[in-house]
Amino acid sequence: MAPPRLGKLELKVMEALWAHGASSIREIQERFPAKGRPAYTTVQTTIARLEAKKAVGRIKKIGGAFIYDTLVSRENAQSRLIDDFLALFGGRAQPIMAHFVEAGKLTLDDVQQVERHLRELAGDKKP
Amino acid sequence: MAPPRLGKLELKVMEALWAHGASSIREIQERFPAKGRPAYTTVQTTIARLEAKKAVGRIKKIGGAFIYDTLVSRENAQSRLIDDFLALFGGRAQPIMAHFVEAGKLTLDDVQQVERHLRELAGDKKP
DNA sequence: TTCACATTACCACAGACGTAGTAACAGTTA
DNA sequence: TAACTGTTACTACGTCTGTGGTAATGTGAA
Repeated sequence: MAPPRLGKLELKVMEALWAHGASSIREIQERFPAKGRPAYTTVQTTIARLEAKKAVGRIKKIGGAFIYDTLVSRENAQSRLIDDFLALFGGRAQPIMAHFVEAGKLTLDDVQQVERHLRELAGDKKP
Repeated sequence: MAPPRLGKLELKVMEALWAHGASSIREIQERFPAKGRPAYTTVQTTIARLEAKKAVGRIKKIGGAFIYDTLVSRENAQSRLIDDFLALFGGRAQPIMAHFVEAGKLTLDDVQQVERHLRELAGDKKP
């Protein structure tokens, strides 16, 4: 099953769960930086939507509160995000890389690391 | 002025203009692959919204029809797109690169090209 | 000049998301 | 047990975007 598409806030909520593990809504909400923190009920609604998308699930109940955890891995969720994005560029990653360089988002180190990564994968065929 | 945020269809319309130059709505519409081609009025609405965003403008009128052209460059529009996207990853490009490699979207050539690009930029300081 | 047709102008609607309020309910405590 | 507090459940609303219909209008042809 393809990982669901996630909105910006939805992603932040997922991030909170990936980073800290199963949590209650209150815990998730309080993890947002005080400035600009969404209302409790906003997080609640977001969780409900993530539930509908099978992105999170209720793990257990503590006191009156449900504890939620992610049902999709960060990797899978990000894949979906990246693939959707890539599609906007006709599936070509090169121009995106170029932009990153231009914008100073990639260092030479970063690129060399990617290159090593690439050689490893290629090398897997005949080691 | 920051380039406007563009939706998927909006981007495709822009693409049609970047690729073929100033065009009428009819021309833009007919450039979509027959299969899945949006209705004429859909393109019309999209153009109207792009106009509101100052992404395109009316260049002239031929017969009864307006001719539109882009007001932002492909580079600028794509920058906006990429920056927004990057923000979802906390501004770090490296994990995105890694995904591209993993998904086979980047060849060794691509990466080496980027690396050259990067060296050029760095070299500009003391050639 | 008149009429048909393309084009514009305007409107409507649905789905996704961010945002949040209110009501109902359950758990703890005095 | 009765009140208080936190949590859930439900509802609402605005914006953005994709989608397309209908009415009005302007242009060129007959």
